[in-house]
Amino acid sequence: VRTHGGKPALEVGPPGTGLRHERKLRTRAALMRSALELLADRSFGSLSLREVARGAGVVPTAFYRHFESTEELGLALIDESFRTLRAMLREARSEPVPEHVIRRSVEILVSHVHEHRLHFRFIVRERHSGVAALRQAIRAEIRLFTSELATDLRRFPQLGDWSTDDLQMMAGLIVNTMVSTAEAIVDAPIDNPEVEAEIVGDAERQLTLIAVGAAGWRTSPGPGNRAAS
Amino acid sequence: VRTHGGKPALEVGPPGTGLRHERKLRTRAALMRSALELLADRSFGSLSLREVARGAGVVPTAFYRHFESTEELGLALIDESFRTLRAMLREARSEPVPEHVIRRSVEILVSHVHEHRLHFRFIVRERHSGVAALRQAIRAEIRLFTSELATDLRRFPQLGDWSTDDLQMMAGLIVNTMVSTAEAIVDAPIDNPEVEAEIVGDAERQLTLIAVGAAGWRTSPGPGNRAAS
DNA sequence: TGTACATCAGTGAACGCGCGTTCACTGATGTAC
DNA sequence: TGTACATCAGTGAACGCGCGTTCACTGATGTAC
Repeated sequence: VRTHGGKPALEVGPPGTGLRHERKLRTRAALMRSALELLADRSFGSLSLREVARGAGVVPTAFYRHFESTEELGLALIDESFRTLRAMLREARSEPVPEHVIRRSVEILVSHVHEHRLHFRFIVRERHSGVAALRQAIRAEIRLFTSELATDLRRFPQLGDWSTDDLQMMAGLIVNTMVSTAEAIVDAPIDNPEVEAEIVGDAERQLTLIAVGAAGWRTSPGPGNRAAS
Repeated sequence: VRTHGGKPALEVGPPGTGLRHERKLRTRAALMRSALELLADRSFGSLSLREVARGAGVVPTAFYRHFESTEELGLALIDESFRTLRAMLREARSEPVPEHVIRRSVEILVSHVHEHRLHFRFIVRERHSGVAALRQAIRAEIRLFTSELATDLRRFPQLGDWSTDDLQMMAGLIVNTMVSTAEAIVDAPIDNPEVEAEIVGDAERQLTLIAVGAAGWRTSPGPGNRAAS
């Protein structure tokens, strides 16, 4: 390599521009899309590199230009999926009318599941299944959501004086309910408004039941036995 | 075949006895055990017939003497697992002291998860993952549990006048919470009493919160808006 | 701007391997008499 | 009880196939001057 004195030799275009790089990104996206579509009715552990490449219209060895292994692709899919989920939560959080918070939250969940069905299906599938690295990544993200929700809950006047522990417990219950709802919608037959309306109705009433429980917490179950009757 | 007049020709031992049949059952059990152990850290979709046979100490072709396919073995595993679960529920139901019903139910769940960890892991893994036939079989069983729980709930004096719909909704919330608890225990590191105590404590408090909500249902949230505030 | 060289995304042949499934078989167990 | 035959759980060889991974390559794009 010849260097020319102090010349910084930085005529180089910033990485991330240029025709070649742009095409590479497009192929990478095609690989991820291909995997996501194959995962619609299979688990990640049964996915093969060759299938994914085939689905992306690329030769198997080209896969290695983008990912070191299928596991790395799986982690990239988790990142992508949770970017979607975080956008969803931001939207849910911006809703300022407390009386509608339950109805609105479920509505937002449902519309996001519809818009990103493959992402949700992937997450739901891999949450307990197969590859340990994916499972742990997903669990960490969901735990993060739960903590954020606990923080949000504290802003409700009724819950202002709750212990952090109790808020985490309640947030866990809400997240479980939301996750189960998402699972139900993802597993439900596509475009069946009746089944879906029932799922949505159940979710809303379950969350309402939880809210009612929260209102009565510490006072209703009687003194001294608020942790497990 | 020579038949001898009206002679019933039934010196045949009843099927299910005899040395040969008994050995066959033992091999079948070994195949199921082998599969269950392999599934401890993998999903069913990635299981191979040859692995299962190897684990059972038998040649691959012997597999076909017992199951037509790995899917059939999967369904047999689901049957076996839910036989365990039903025994658990029967035990939980026989507990006659209503004040302890939550603590006792969680205790029973935890001890059964410990005793049948592989069964629970298998069910949790396959509930959303991979093979459609297994997924549907598991979903049907869980739906059955929910309905049975709804029936049981009606016996509580406070819930006697609830609509079937509301009881189903509440049962769904309880089952979700129990399933999430089982998932958490199955995923938790083995023999870590602190982590487990936290999971158990959360579950008990979540169920208590639900019970408190049920006590305030219809009355607490105010007239006319009990379905989703 | 034009030329010579470097980079690198995608190619295609080749490999050894474990897979599911078929088939004819073996020999212990079961049954008929 | 003893003998001859039937059953059938488990065997072992063989097949064609898709897999992950290696390697040397090609040719369009990018860079230096």
